[in-house]
Amino acid sequence: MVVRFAPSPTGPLHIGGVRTALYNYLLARKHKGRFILRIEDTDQTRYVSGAEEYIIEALTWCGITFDEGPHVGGPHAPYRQSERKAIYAEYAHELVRRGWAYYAFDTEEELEAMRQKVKAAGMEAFQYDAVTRMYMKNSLTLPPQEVEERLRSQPYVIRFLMPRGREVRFYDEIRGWVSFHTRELDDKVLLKSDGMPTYHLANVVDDHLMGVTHVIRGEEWLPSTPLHVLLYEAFGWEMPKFAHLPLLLRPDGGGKLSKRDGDQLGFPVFPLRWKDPHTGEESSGYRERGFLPEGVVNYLALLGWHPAEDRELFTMEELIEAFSLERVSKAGARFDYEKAKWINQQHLRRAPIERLLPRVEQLWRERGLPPVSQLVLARLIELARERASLLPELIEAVRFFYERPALPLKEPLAEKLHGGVIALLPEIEALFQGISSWEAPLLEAKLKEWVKARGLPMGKVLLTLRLILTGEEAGPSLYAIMELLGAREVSQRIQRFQEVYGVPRGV
RNA sequence: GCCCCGUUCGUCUAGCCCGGUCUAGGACACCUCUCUUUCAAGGAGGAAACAGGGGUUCGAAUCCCCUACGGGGUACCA
Repeated sequence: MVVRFAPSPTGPLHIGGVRTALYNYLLARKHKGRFILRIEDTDQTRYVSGAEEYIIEALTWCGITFDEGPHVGGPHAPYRQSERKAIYAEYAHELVRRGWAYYAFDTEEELEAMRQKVKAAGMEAFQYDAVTRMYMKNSLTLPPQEVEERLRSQPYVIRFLMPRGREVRFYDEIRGWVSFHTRELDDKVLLKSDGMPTYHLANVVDDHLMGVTHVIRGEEWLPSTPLHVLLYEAFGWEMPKFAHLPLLLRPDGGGKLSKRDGDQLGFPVFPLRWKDPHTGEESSGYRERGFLPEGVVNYLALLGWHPAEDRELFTMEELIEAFSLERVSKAGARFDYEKAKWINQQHLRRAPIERLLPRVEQLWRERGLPPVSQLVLARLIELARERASLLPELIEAVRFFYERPALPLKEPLAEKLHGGVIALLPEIEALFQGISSWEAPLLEAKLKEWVKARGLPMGKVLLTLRLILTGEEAGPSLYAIMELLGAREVSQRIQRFQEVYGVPRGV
């Protein structure tokens, strides 16, 4: 099995593209096949610098790797279509020789004028097809000498000669048999006047030359598949299998997810942050939001595919094992950011600390927080991961560690302080000072014993202490917090509180 | 407009190919309870769907047709 992912470098890859790449990758790995990256940069007007690098970086981050591609080389190089220009021109001319294509000389303006004319006449949209081509300027209508003359002196395109009266049927691995009548199809341009091929030609030629056996792409290509089928026939090449993936839809149901949606939807549509080189506009990415690549991959896999068993949590290895085209659904899937976060949370809780450490360390540095040892950071992560879905939440959850409470406490919080506990603060301090070792279980035992002896309400005591030590009313276990803070810091925070609240020191 | 694809809880989906086992299963989100010093997490439970209409059949979410709705395509863009 040979599959390929063939993005166009017109900007950052969006999340739907990542899913298409993922499905191709999973299949290639499952069947021990080859996976090719091909850059379809045939539209020079839409080329965006940095896009190719972005695509590779994004997929690498996701753990999607290629066997062949512009970045790794391979037996079918080059892998950028702009560098294969001559190949396509040759095949296009061959099609003309074999009677499957023809030269057309109509200018942009002439075509536009024709469209207007047809529209004005109240007819349906103009199509360059079996009937209209006879009224246009092309090698079918012009005398041979004039064609020769024009070929030498002016720009031209090569158009596919769509056969008349044929039903084109093909089997889609996801949808079953699909058929189109050639009557509905037009004479698509195969080779543009700048000598570059259009998608249709380049795609078919390259898939053939690169030995691609399965074309797995988005559903937006379904309507042009009959043209591709006919191209394989015209060249006399064996056809690959086709599978058209359901589209990723916007959560509000307003069409397919597109690059232009940027952050408008309230969540990123790109895997990595992207800064547009022309407009300077920035779009956020899943990586920067604090997603784990395994979380993104896992969620994306589930959008349009369902395993045989009712399971939702997968590693890449498990996806490779479980994935199959037969279980890909036909209908478009709406993107659900909440669920994406939940999946990420599950991976966050399962990830080995060593995987989390570097990224949390980086965030820690970026925020300019005081340096901590890896050991301490690991413990903080352990404490925080139970209540976080995204990486930055890990740091929010241990704010107590790097930030002393703002005193005096703000009103809704201050009300929750228990006067009785405050009065006894010196006793609590003394209790902690006499402790043999500063560890959570011992702290817990000591405090509980004291609270019991004093006959105080446990909940009130702990909440008050939590407010004094962290300035927050919710968070990780208070004993763990105290242990991490250390005896000195705990004592200092208690004393500072007493100073601010005017409680006399000493008993 | 025309062509193509699709349509099960709010969302992702199982079931559909090979009709009865479906009083339609799971998950996210939501609600209740529980655990707990708190927030989470966990546990238990709840509410929530076969787009509509015709067929076929003893029997249809499952097969056929129509309609509606959604999506895609209709470029010298991919």
